[in-house]
Amino acid sequence: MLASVEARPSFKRLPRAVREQQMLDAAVRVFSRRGFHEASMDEIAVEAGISKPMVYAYLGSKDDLFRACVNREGTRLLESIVAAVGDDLPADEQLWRGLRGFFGFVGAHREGWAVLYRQAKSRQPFADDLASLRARIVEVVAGMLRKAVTQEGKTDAKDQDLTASAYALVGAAESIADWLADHPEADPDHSAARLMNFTWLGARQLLQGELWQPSSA
Amino acid sequence: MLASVEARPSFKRLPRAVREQQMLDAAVRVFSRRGFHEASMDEIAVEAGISKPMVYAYLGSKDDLFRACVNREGTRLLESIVAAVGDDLPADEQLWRGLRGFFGFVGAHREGWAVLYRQAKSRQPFADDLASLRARIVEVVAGMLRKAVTQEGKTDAKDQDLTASAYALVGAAESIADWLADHPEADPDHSAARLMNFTWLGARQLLQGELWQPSSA
Amino acid sequence: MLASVEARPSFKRLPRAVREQQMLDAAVRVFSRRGFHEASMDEIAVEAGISKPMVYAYLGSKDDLFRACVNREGTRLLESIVAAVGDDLPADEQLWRGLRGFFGFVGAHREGWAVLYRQAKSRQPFADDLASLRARIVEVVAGMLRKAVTQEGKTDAKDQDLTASAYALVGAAESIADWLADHPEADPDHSAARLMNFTWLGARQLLQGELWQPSSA
Amino acid sequence: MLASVEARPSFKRLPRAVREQQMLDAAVRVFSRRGFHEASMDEIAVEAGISKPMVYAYLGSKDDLFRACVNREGTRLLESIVAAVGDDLPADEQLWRGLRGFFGFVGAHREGWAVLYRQAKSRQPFADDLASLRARIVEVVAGMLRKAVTQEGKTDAKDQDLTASAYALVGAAESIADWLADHPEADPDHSAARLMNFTWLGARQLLQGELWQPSSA
DNA sequence: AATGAATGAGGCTTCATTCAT
DNA sequence: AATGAATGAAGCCTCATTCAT
Repeated sequence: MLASVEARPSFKRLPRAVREQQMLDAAVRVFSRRGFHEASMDEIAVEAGISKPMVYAYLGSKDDLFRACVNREGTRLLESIVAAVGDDLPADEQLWRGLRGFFGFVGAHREGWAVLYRQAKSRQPFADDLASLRARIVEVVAGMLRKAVTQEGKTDAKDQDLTASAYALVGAAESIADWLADHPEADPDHSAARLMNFTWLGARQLLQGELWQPSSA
Repeated sequence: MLASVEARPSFKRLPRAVREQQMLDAAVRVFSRRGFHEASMDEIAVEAGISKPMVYAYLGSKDDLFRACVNREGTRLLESIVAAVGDDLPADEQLWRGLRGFFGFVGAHREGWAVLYRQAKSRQPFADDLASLRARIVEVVAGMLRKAVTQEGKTDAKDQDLTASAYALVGAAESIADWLADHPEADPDHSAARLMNFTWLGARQLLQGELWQPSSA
Repeated sequence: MLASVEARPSFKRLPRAVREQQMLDAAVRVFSRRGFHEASMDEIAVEAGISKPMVYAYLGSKDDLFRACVNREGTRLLESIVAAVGDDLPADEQLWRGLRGFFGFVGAHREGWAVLYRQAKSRQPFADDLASLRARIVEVVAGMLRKAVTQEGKTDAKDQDLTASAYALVGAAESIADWLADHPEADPDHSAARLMNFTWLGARQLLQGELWQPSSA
Repeated sequence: MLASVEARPSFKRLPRAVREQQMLDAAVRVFSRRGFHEASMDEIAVEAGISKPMVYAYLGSKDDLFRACVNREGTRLLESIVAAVGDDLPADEQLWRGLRGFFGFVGAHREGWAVLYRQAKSRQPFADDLASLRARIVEVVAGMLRKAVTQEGKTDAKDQDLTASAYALVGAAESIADWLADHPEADPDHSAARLMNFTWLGARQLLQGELWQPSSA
């Protein structure tokens, strides 16, 4: 039966789509393990159980391949978050679920995502792909914050402030995710809870108009 | 007079100490511009206006050179923060000054520090140097938080919680610094103020025992 | 026919085994001509009519390559001697044939072996390979001497003396081979005869118990 | 007193002749330790306790320096042998003393000579210096053999045979010296005695017209 | 007399990428 | 559809040698 054929790691004559996924799986592993530059096309081909020319035939150059990895993983992450957030829940609940979704995904793809993410940030051609992913996530978060503000009755919050807050939150989350990726024993939910607390309370105060003021200059 | 001879921008036969700084300056620029692996020793030598063998003679291998960059910049950053914090001020004032010092430094060394920092995080041999720098910063921050707690009259805050909070704060700051390094038009002080607000209020609530609780499992 | 296509000296897309031998041939020539350190991988690649990366792909580093040369030539030499010696002949006849085999081989591979041999002696990692080859040759020679002693009726020759004599003989042969390799006009058989005479008579006397004694301290 | 000044390792303002000897001492050590190519002028300068430009000023290029080493050591060796041989002694006694002189010198300069000798043999420009040294030694040995023949009453020995025998003897001696240089625990006199026995008896037979003849073609 | 500063040249090695089968 | 064979280009590093003081 086909099912069993797909289940065992058959390396011959697979349809293109399947082969491509195998290659991407292998590429993600190798890029994560070594970093972009240290990863060699040779190693990726071996890891995929396929010859190098096939990799070039299917996925193109090393840059193309890496971008494909970033995009596939990025899409999965975004979907993971969106699915977790849900539609009709209170803002804090949504934020909480979103954070859990995010950290859960990173926790489950430690070796995959976080390292891959780190790579992409520093290499120019990929930074753009990443930036657009990030922008979409920020948008989602900003939406939640706007909803929260509305719930609290505040209506004059400036959009720019909301976006800035969302940006800070996402940045903090990424920073913690980075750390999470390096600490296999850490619990993603715990990270989510900590950030939730740390952020939510602060954000609420902030959105309620309370501000810390420097006493000097 | 000799003085004038020394004064004109002579590029030949400089004493070792001077050349080393020139090289480090050049290396920081190139590493920032290209990233560790994409940076070539050739380009660094050209940027420093000197031949490659001199770089090897004075600073050693590419790894050695990079580590020297990380250490020099890291030391400067730390000193920058410590100097800003001051000794006998209220905790919030100290935190505020520390953040301003931090973001001010990053803002002034945009191309230098943040990118260099990004590089070091991912390359194993340097990650250690970076981790120790970070640990020292976290310690400074935790000290401020402890002081804050004492001022607020709370005495039962667990040290572990303080460290965790400090860690999160530093992570958030780094994340924002990353963003700052990529946005030349952004104002460091503004970043400092935002994080100060965002964090201080939240931290205060947190330290006062208030916790956000998920309404569902 | 395909056969004719394969027969013409095509220099492209040869199977690995063939290319490896071509490379080894070239490497032996270049190492012989220049010595280990003065030989460049570039020159070897050119001599082999192939690009450098292929050399690395098939034979590894310069050290690996050199060791492969030493081993291939060493094996050939040993086989050459063993084949010449034969099994059931009087000891002197065997020694004679062995020497002819040895010098014949060296004479036929002048540029190859002897210089290569000189190189290997001085470079640490290869000296071991060489020492083991030499040990096997010494063993063969010692076996012949033992047989000779038995034929002469002497039964009390100490094994250690036999080995020492074999060592000296091999050393002398190597020394003459060295000279032979530098003198293209010299006749290998003549060298064999000279050493045979020089040694055999001396060895016989020695093994019969006759000793030269210094008349003074 | 000058004596004491010269005795302690003073590194300043020494007369040129002394400096040159210091440099040669250092160079011999380093060349022996590393081999010609692996020896760096830097290491030699450091070993000599002097700056590199001084080495170039006094002894010229690396090749010049190496040749100076070979010549100094070669001259010393030759003088050592000639002095040992003496003038009016029986031929066998002279040979014995010559061998003792040779192996004694090598034994006392293990690290110096033998390795240096090995180096010189393989590097073209120096091989000539070495060949001329060798020719002089061979001549000395041939002289002894001629004397021996005369003493034995044989007058028809061909000069070419004498030279050939002398060559073989010298070659064997060098071979053993090589081995000696690598075995610090070996006794030079023992080597001399072994070669003396092995050779003298054989040579005597040979010179008396006795020849080993192959029984087959 | 002596040296710290400086460099041109060259060697080993690796890799992304393509060709011919 | 698939791959073994092949290479141009580039990078790190070292060293003999010289210059300017």
